[in-house]
Amino acid sequence: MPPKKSSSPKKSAAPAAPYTGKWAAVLAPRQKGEKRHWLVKSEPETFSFDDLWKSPGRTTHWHGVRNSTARNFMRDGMKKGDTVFFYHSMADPPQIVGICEVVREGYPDDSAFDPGSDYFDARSKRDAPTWYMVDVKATKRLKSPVTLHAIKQIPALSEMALVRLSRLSVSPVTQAEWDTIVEMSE
DNA sequence: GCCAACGTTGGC
DNA sequence: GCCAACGTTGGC
Repeated sequence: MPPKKSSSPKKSAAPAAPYTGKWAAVLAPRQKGEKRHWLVKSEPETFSFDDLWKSPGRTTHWHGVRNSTARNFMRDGMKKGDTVFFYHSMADPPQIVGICEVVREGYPDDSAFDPGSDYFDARSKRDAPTWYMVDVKATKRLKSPVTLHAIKQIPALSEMALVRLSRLSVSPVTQAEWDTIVEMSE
């Protein structure tokens, strides 16, 4: 359903400034059929790749992200069919353990509307959601997980968002980075 | 609009 | 447990 017409200018939940700088390209319009790549982090004690693998349809809602840059990647960047590395943070060792696919594009994170949820955020309204999520489906467990340590050894991966924006729970991965890491995992 | 204080992430 | 790197908040 298209948004209701309003007499007042539409107030967007997005930050006023468009996301600029190095990562703006990953939110830019795409060529038809272009696929992009991402990385999501999860603490295995909270939700591991195995947990996802055992979930119905090997699929989950990537809810609870409360950082606006990560939100923008989910709301505006991630498209159906994009591939996603699943990274274990706060793990020993921290590493990429699996591959997922985006199966549903950005939609409002309803955990923000639930006062009973750990992720409740009173500022997020149903008619103007602050927070978004995507659905991802696990497609492959890496034969050999790729550790953060190993990634840091590779000059070609030194500009990875995972390394540069180290606290972001959702980040873009370039085609070259994707290929390099997939190769390392085989 | 500045910036100090505070909170969170996450590697080590 | 420590602390660096940031994002957010709020006083002014």
